[in-house]
Amino acid sequence: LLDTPDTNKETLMALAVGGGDRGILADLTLRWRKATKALTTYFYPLRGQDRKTGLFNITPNEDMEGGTGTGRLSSERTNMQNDPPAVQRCLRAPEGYLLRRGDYPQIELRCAAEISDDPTMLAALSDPDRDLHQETADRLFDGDRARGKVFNFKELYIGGPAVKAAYPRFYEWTREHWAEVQRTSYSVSPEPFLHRRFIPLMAGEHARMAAINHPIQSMAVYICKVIMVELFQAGSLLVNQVHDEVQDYVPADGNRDLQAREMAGIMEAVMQKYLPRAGGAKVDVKVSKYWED
DNA sequence: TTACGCGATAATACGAATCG
DNA sequence: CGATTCGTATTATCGCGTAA
Repeated sequence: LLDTPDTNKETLMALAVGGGDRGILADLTLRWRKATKALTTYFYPLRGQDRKTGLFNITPNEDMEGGTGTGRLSSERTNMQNDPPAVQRCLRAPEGYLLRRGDYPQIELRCAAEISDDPTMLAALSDPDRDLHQETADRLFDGDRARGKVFNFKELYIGGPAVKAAYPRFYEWTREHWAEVQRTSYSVSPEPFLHRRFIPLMAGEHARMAAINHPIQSMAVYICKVIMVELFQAGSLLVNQVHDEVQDYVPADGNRDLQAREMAGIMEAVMQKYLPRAGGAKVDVKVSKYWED
Protein backbone atom coordinates (compact mmCIF):
# COMPACT_ATOMS: atom_id res chain seq x y z
CA LEU A 1 0.00 0.00 0.00
CA LEU A 2 2.69 2.50 0.96
CA ASP A 3 5.26 1.43 -1.65
CA THR A 4 8.12 1.63 0.83
CA PRO A 5 10.76 -0.97 1.64
CA ASP A 6 9.70 -1.03 5.29
CA THR A 7 7.33 0.55 7.79
CA ASN A 8 9.89 1.81 10.27
CA LYS A 9 9.03 4.79 12.41
CA GLU A 10 11.49 6.93 10.45
CA THR A 11 10.05 5.85 7.10
CA LEU A 12 6.48 6.54 8.18
CA MET A 13 7.35 9.96 9.61
CA ALA A 14 8.95 10.98 6.33
CA LEU A 15 5.85 9.78 4.49
CA ALA A 16 3.51 11.56 6.89
CA VAL A 17 4.97 15.01 6.25
CA GLY A 18 4.53 14.46 2.50
CA GLY A 19 0.74 14.53 2.85
CA GLY A 20 -1.73 12.83 0.55
CA ASP A 21 -3.49 9.50 1.14
CA ARG A 22 -0.25 7.69 1.88
CA GLY A 23 0.75 10.44 4.30
CA ILE A 24 -2.54 10.14 6.15
CA LEU A 25 -2.17 6.36 6.29
CA ALA A 26 1.38 6.69 7.61
CA ASP A 27 0.31 9.22 10.24
CA LEU A 28 -2.62 7.06 11.39
CA THR A 29 -0.36 4.02 11.57
CA LEU A 30 2.12 5.84 13.79
CA ARG A 31 -0.63 7.05 16.11
CA TRP A 32 -2.21 3.61 16.20
CA ARG A 33 1.09 2.03 17.15
CA LYS A 34 1.67 4.50 19.96
CA ALA A 35 -1.84 4.02 21.35
CA THR A 36 -1.68 0.23 21.04
CA LYS A 37 1.68 0.19 22.78
CA ALA A 38 0.38 2.29 25.65
CA LEU A 39 -2.68 0.10 26.12
CA THR A 40 -1.35 -3.41 25.60
CA THR A 41 2.06 -3.01 27.23
CA TYR A 42 1.56 -0.45 29.95
CA PHE A 43 -2.12 -0.17 30.86
CA TYR A 44 -4.05 -3.39 30.18
CA PRO A 45 -1.71 -5.55 32.31
CA LEU A 46 -2.44 -3.26 35.28
CA ARG A 47 -6.23 -3.33 35.03
CA GLY A 48 -7.89 -4.43 38.25
CA GLN A 49 -4.67 -4.28 40.28
CA ASP A 50 -4.39 -2.08 43.34
CA ARG A 51 -0.59 -2.08 43.36
CA LYS A 52 2.26 -2.45 40.94
CA THR A 53 5.02 -4.84 41.97
CA GLY A 54 8.06 -5.97 39.99
CA LEU A 55 10.96 -8.28 40.82
CA PHE A 56 14.53 -6.96 40.82
CA ASN A 57 17.52 -8.89 39.56
CA ILE A 58 20.31 -7.52 41.71
CA THR A 59 23.34 -9.01 40.00
CA PRO A 60 24.04 -11.66 37.36
CA ASN A 61 25.22 -15.14 38.31
CA GLU A 62 28.52 -16.58 37.07
CA ASP A 63 27.01 -17.28 33.65
CA MET A 64 25.93 -13.64 33.38
CA GLU A 65 22.29 -14.70 33.66
CA GLY A 66 19.63 -12.95 35.66
CA GLY A 67 21.06 -9.45 35.53
CA THR A 68 22.89 -6.92 33.41
CA GLY A 69 26.41 -6.92 32.06
CA THR A 70 27.35 -3.71 33.84
CA GLY A 71 25.90 -4.28 37.30
CA ARG A 72 22.77 -2.29 36.68
CA LEU A 73 19.66 -3.67 38.30
CA SER A 74 16.96 -5.04 36.03
CA SER A 75 13.29 -5.49 36.76
CA GLU A 76 10.91 -8.15 35.48
CA ARG A 77 7.32 -9.23 36.05
CA THR A 78 6.67 -6.32 35.75
CA ASN A 79 9.39 -3.90 34.65
CA MET A 80 9.40 -1.03 37.16
CA GLN A 81 12.10 0.86 35.28
CA ASN A 82 10.48 1.77 31.96
CA ASP A 83 7.04 3.16 32.71
CA PRO A 84 6.03 6.12 30.56
CA PRO A 85 4.95 9.35 32.29
CA ALA A 86 1.28 8.51 31.70
CA VAL A 87 1.64 5.46 33.95
CA GLN A 88 3.89 7.27 36.41
CA ARG A 89 1.10 9.77 36.97
CA CYS A 90 -1.18 6.90 38.09
CA LEU A 91 1.23 5.53 40.70
CA ARG A 92 0.98 7.00 44.18
CA ALA A 93 2.38 6.30 47.63
CA PRO A 94 0.21 4.33 50.08
CA GLU A 95 -2.01 6.08 52.62
CA GLY A 96 0.02 8.01 55.16
CA TYR A 97 3.14 8.18 52.99
CA LEU A 98 4.71 10.25 50.25
CA LEU A 99 7.05 9.11 47.49
CA ARG A 100 10.55 10.58 47.67
CA ARG A 101 12.75 10.47 44.56
CA GLY A 102 16.39 11.50 44.35
CA ASP A 103 17.91 11.85 40.89
CA TYR A 104 21.60 12.16 40.05
CA PRO A 105 22.30 14.85 37.44
CA GLN A 106 24.35 13.55 34.48
CA ILE A 107 25.92 10.86 36.63
CA GLU A 108 27.34 8.90 33.68
CA LEU A 109 28.97 11.99 32.21
CA ARG A 110 30.55 12.71 35.59
CA CYS A 111 31.91 9.18 35.72
CA ALA A 112 33.22 9.55 32.16
CA ALA A 113 35.00 12.77 33.15
CA GLU A 114 36.47 11.27 36.33
CA ILE A 115 37.66 8.10 34.61
CA SER A 116 39.18 9.81 31.57
CA ASP A 117 40.59 12.97 33.24
CA ASP A 118 39.14 14.98 30.37
CA PRO A 119 39.77 18.66 31.30
CA THR A 120 36.88 20.02 29.22
CA MET A 121 34.37 17.76 30.92
CA LEU A 122 35.84 18.24 34.39
CA ALA A 123 35.80 22.03 34.13
CA ALA A 124 32.16 22.20 33.12
CA LEU A 125 30.90 19.52 35.50
CA SER A 126 32.71 20.71 38.61
CA ASP A 127 30.99 24.10 38.47
CA PRO A 128 27.35 23.94 39.63
CA ASP A 129 26.59 27.08 37.63
CA ARG A 130 27.71 25.61 34.30
CA ASP A 131 25.70 23.36 31.98
CA LEU A 132 27.74 20.90 29.92
CA HIS A 133 24.87 20.01 27.58
CA GLN A 134 24.37 23.68 26.80
CA GLU A 135 28.08 24.28 26.28
CA THR A 136 28.28 21.32 23.92
CA ALA A 137 25.29 22.69 22.06
CA ASP A 138 26.89 26.12 21.83
CA ARG A 139 30.09 24.66 20.36
CA LEU A 140 28.56 22.15 17.95
CA PHE A 141 24.85 22.75 17.37
CA ASP A 142 24.25 26.49 17.37
CA GLY A 143 22.93 26.50 20.91
CA ASP A 144 20.35 23.69 20.53
CA ARG A 145 20.58 22.12 24.00
CA ALA A 146 18.55 19.02 23.08
CA ARG A 147 21.08 18.11 20.41
CA GLY A 148 23.97 18.76 22.77
CA LYS A 149 22.42 16.39 25.27
CA VAL A 150 21.96 13.67 22.65
CA PHE A 151 25.58 14.11 21.60
CA ASN A 152 26.91 13.75 25.13
CA PHE A 153 24.60 10.84 25.83
CA LYS A 154 25.11 8.71 22.75
CA GLU A 155 27.99 9.91 20.61
CA LEU A 156 30.40 9.50 23.49
CA TYR A 157 30.33 5.72 23.19
CA ILE A 158 30.72 5.63 19.43
CA GLY A 159 34.12 7.18 19.94
CA GLY A 160 34.44 8.66 16.46
CA PRO A 161 36.04 11.82 15.06
CA ALA A 162 33.31 14.05 16.55
CA VAL A 163 34.26 12.89 20.04
CA LYS A 164 37.94 13.30 19.25
CA ALA A 165 37.30 16.95 18.38
CA ALA A 166 35.05 17.73 21.34
CA TYR A 167 36.81 15.76 24.11
CA PRO A 168 40.33 14.83 23.01
CA ARG A 169 41.44 13.48 26.38
CA PHE A 170 38.30 11.31 26.71
CA TYR A 171 38.91 10.05 23.18
CA GLU A 172 42.43 9.04 24.22
CA TRP A 173 41.00 7.12 27.15
CA THR A 174 38.64 5.18 24.85
CA ARG A 175 41.66 4.13 22.79
CA GLU A 176 43.66 3.06 25.82
CA HIS A 177 40.76 1.18 27.38
CA TRP A 178 39.83 -0.59 24.16
CA ALA A 179 43.43 -1.70 23.71
CA GLU A 180 43.45 -3.14 27.24
CA VAL A 181 40.13 -4.94 26.67
CA GLN A 182 41.47 -6.43 23.44
CA ARG A 183 44.47 -7.72 25.35
CA THR A 184 42.49 -9.34 28.18
CA SER A 185 38.93 -9.82 26.85
CA TYR A 186 37.67 -8.16 30.03
CA SER A 187 36.62 -4.64 30.94
CA VAL A 188 37.19 -3.66 34.57
CA SER A 189 35.54 -0.68 36.23
CA PRO A 190 37.56 1.73 38.45
CA GLU A 191 38.52 1.34 42.12
CA PRO A 192 36.99 0.50 44.45
CA PHE A 193 34.26 -1.25 42.44
CA LEU A 194 36.34 -3.37 40.01
CA HIS A 195 33.30 -4.83 38.26
CA ARG A 196 34.42 -7.20 35.49
CA ARG A 197 32.61 -7.75 32.24
CA PHE A 198 33.61 -10.30 29.64
CA ILE A 199 33.74 -8.69 26.20
CA PRO A 200 33.37 -11.12 23.26
CA LEU A 201 35.92 -9.64 20.86
CA MET A 202 34.35 -11.37 17.87
CA ALA A 203 31.47 -8.89 18.13
CA GLY A 204 33.50 -6.21 16.33
CA GLU A 205 32.26 -2.65 16.60
CA HIS A 206 29.61 -3.66 19.09
CA ALA A 207 32.32 -5.09 21.33
CA ARG A 208 34.30 -1.85 21.19
CA MET A 209 31.29 0.27 22.17
CA ALA A 210 30.27 -2.12 24.93
CA ALA A 211 33.84 -1.97 26.22
CA ILE A 212 33.87 1.83 26.29
CA ASN A 213 30.46 2.01 27.89
CA HIS A 214 31.05 -0.57 30.60
CA PRO A 215 33.30 1.21 33.16
CA ILE A 216 31.20 4.37 32.91
CA GLN A 217 27.76 2.85 33.22
CA SER A 218 28.98 0.37 35.83
CA MET A 219 30.63 3.02 38.03
CA ALA A 220 27.50 5.16 37.85
CA VAL A 221 25.21 2.40 39.00
CA TYR A 222 27.52 1.26 41.80
CA ILE A 223 27.41 4.77 43.19
CA CYS A 224 23.63 4.37 43.22
CA LYS A 225 24.01 1.03 44.98
CA VAL A 226 26.08 2.70 47.71
CA ILE A 227 23.27 5.20 48.06
CA MET A 228 20.72 2.43 48.46
CA VAL A 229 22.81 0.85 51.22
CA GLU A 230 23.23 4.14 53.07
CA LEU A 231 19.55 4.98 52.80
CA PHE A 232 18.61 1.52 54.03
CA GLN A 233 20.94 1.84 57.01
CA ALA A 234 19.33 5.21 57.77
CA GLY A 235 15.92 3.47 57.99
CA SER A 236 14.65 4.25 54.50
CA LEU A 237 11.62 2.41 53.12
CA LEU A 238 13.13 1.75 49.68
CA VAL A 239 10.58 0.98 46.96
CA ASN A 240 12.19 1.42 43.55
CA GLN A 241 15.38 2.22 41.67
CA VAL A 242 15.75 3.46 38.10
CA HIS A 243 19.49 3.39 37.34
CA ASP A 244 20.41 6.89 38.53
CA GLU A 245 17.33 7.51 40.65
CA VAL A 246 16.28 6.01 43.98
CA GLN A 247 12.78 6.08 45.42
CA ASP A 248 11.52 5.50 48.93
CA TYR A 249 8.50 6.26 51.13
CA VAL A 250 8.50 8.95 53.79
CA PRO A 251 5.75 9.79 56.32
CA ALA A 252 3.18 12.17 54.89
CA ASP A 253 3.09 14.24 58.09
CA GLY A 254 6.81 15.09 57.96
CA ASN A 255 8.46 18.28 56.77
CA ARG A 256 8.90 17.90 53.03
CA ASP A 257 11.84 20.29 52.79
CA LEU A 258 13.70 18.46 55.54
CA GLN A 259 12.94 15.09 53.95
CA ALA A 260 14.24 16.30 50.60
CA ARG A 261 17.37 17.84 52.10
CA GLU A 262 18.10 14.66 54.06
CA MET A 263 18.21 12.52 50.89
CA ALA A 264 20.02 15.17 48.86
CA GLY A 265 22.69 15.50 51.55
CA ILE A 266 23.38 11.75 51.61
CA MET A 267 23.47 11.51 47.81
CA GLU A 268 25.71 14.56 47.38
CA ALA A 269 28.19 13.28 49.95
CA VAL A 270 28.46 9.90 48.21
CA MET A 271 28.89 11.59 44.83
CA GLN A 272 31.71 13.73 46.25
CA LYS A 273 33.38 10.67 47.72
CA TYR A 274 33.60 8.70 44.48
CA LEU A 275 33.75 11.66 42.07
CA PRO A 276 36.02 14.14 43.88
CA ARG A 277 36.53 16.32 40.80
CA ALA A 278 33.34 15.86 38.76
CA GLY A 279 30.83 15.32 41.57
CA GLY A 280 30.21 18.89 42.66
CA ALA A 281 26.53 19.13 41.81
CA LYS A 282 23.21 19.60 43.57
CA VAL A 283 21.00 16.50 43.73
CA ASP A 284 17.37 17.04 42.82
CA VAL A 285 14.92 15.44 45.27
CA LYS A 286 11.15 15.49 44.90
CA VAL A 287 8.62 14.58 47.57
CA SER A 288 5.04 14.08 46.43
CA LYS A 289 2.02 11.81 46.50
CA TYR A 290 2.32 10.72 42.88
CA TRP A 291 5.42 9.52 41.03
CA GLU A 292 5.17 11.98 38.15
CA ASP A 293 3.98 15.12 39.86
C1' DT B 1 24.99 1.85 25.80
C1' DT B 2 21.97 -1.00 29.42
C1' DA B 3 17.44 -3.42 30.06
C1' DC B 4 11.93 -5.70 29.58
C1' DG B 5 7.74 -6.72 27.21
C1' DC B 6 4.27 -6.92 23.56
C1' DG B 7 2.34 -8.52 18.85
C1' DA B 8 3.14 -11.04 14.79
C1' DT B 9 5.16 -14.71 12.72
C1' DA B 10 8.11 -18.80 12.27
C1' DA B 11 9.80 -22.91 14.07
C1' DT B 12 9.44 -26.82 16.89
C1' DA B 13 7.12 -30.30 19.87
C1' DC B 14 3.69 -33.56 20.70
C1' DG B 15 -0.50 -36.51 20.75
C1' DA B 16 -3.86 -38.91 17.97
C1' DA B 17 -5.08 -41.01 13.85
C1' DT B 18 -3.84 -43.49 9.86
C1' DC B 19 -1.35 -46.50 6.74
C1' DG B 20 1.68 -50.25 5.22
C1' DC C 1 5.28 -51.96 15.12
C1' DG C 2 7.19 -48.13 12.79
C1' DA C 3 6.55 -44.29 9.77
C1' DT C 4 3.74 -40.63 8.28
C1' DT C 5 0.26 -37.07 8.50
C1' DC C 6 -2.66 -33.85 10.68
C1' DG C 7 -4.09 -30.57 14.13
C1' DT C 8 -2.95 -28.18 18.17
C1' DA C 9 0.17 -26.36 21.68
C1' DT C 10 4.35 -24.41 22.97
C1' DT C 11 8.65 -22.03 22.20
C1' DA C 12 11.77 -18.98 19.60
C1' DT C 13 12.70 -14.93 16.93
C1' DC C 14 12.12 -10.31 15.01
C1' DG C 15 10.78 -5.52 15.14
C1' DC C 16 9.42 -1.95 17.79
C1' DG C 17 8.88 1.16 21.90
C1' DT C 18 9.50 2.50 26.77
C1' DA C 19 12.90 3.85 30.68
C1' DA C 20 17.81 5.47 32.14
